[in-house]
Amino acid sequence: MRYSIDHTSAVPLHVQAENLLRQLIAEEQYQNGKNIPNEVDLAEMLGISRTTLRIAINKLVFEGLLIRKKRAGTKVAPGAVSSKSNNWLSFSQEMQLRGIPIRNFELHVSWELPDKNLASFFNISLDTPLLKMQRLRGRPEEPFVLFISYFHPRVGVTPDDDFKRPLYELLEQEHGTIAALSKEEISAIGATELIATKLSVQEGSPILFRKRYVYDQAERPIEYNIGYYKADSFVYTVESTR
Amino acid sequence: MRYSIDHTSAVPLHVQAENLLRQLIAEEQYQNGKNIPNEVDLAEMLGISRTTLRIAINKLVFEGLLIRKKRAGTKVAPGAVSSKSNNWLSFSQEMQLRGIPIRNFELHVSWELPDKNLASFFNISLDTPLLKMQRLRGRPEEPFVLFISYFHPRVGVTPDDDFKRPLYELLEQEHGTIAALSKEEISAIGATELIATKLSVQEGSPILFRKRYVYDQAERPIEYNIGYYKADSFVYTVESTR
DNA sequence: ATAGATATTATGTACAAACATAATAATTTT
DNA sequence: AAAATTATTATGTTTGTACATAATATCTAT
Repeated sequence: MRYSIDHTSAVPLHVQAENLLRQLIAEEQYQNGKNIPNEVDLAEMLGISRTTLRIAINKLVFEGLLIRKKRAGTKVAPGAVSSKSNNWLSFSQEMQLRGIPIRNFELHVSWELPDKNLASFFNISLDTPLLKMQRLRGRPEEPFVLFISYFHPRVGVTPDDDFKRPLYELLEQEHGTIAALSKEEISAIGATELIATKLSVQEGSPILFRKRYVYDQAERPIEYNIGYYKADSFVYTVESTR
Repeated sequence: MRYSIDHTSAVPLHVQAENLLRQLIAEEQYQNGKNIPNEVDLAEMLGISRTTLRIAINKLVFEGLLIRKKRAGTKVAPGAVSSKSNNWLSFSQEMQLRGIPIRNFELHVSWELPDKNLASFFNISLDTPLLKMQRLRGRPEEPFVLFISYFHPRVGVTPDDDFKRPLYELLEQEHGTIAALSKEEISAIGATELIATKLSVQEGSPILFRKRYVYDQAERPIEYNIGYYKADSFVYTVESTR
């Protein structure tokens, strides 16, 4: 067995088991509908009791990552993209494009003073400058999305950062800030003049509008991000289990 | 004790305990930060083992309704409005209205033959009639949403069902079908003529469009539901943790 | 009085052991 | 060959038991 449990560790056995199961879930063989080992065997393999193992499995079932069926066994839920590290973006329900090759262009980074809403969200004064990043995504002849991001000064991003890298990777690796919680609001609006120009559409035409509030593990605000998506170009997908 | 457990019932003890706890949670005294009885006492009061009780408590802790703290005891999470029937909807990220009183009107229920997409989703033949339910939500002078639902024949809903009841409660209590998984797609579109008429807006004006695919625990399709939301009336919120 | 030691309390972790039950597989009977 | 019966398998339920641990309360010695 590649996976094993450390009985001398301070980490509870059921937590260790949970982590191992998350690794299992990420394995290709189990993504394809194959049952994970049965409880009795797995408990024995890991050297823990079935009761303890079940605590771990229960949690993942609650999370919707595993599906149990009497006699049939336990398997990974279809669409459970687990993988603890990648979780965030797929879980954060990133917009999905219809197979069109996209890239970023027209990247603008600058310092800007917050308005009242921003200052309130970031809990800073109105004279504290924030880093603002604005970019268009799509193809130059056919832009799809306009993104605008603001970062809390605490994060420490500057115009010198390489914003061509995946954003949450940049925050994590260069600034040690881990995005742990996000709240999003999605609505439809008519394109304003500015947006119409940027996205090359008619004023008033339908736009999918998304706000995203991002927090770190301590629930401190780290980013405010808004996106304007050209209608019909993007679909937002959400999957939820009871 | 007002609450008690039926040891002869086919309903598992931990499920009964879970339900009792949900009632407890709804009680005013516990909404105000008072600890619920401790595990050992409560288990004895209910006549079940502490282990079994913990299965129930665990689930509610996972749902965020209860908060446990060593030595301090277990109390109801602030803002936990429990109520089992509401659970699913809040979990499924139902659209949120801006504090406007709404009701359903113009309810239409009929049998209809599926198109290719519907037949494929439900995995039925093109000549199997499906129950179609269509309704407007909002105020008669100001409709906000147009919903259209199709149900798999297996579910057993008929035009005689009381569609004024919460839908997932109806499915669960009257037809024993539990909605366990939903996939949603959200996009922005311009209002078609039909939608423009129904929602009293101009043709082409921005509409938030949502498709929802609902499955039972065995991942069998049970409902296909689409919604057209008038722009600016609705915001779709999503919260996700890493 | 106050710092420090000690007891208490309620949750946290973990095990072993049974029996129940649903879904399937294997076998027997018609 | 089809239908009915039986066995098997893996999860589902439940109990009893024991010790660990964190937070608080109580007592004790300075």
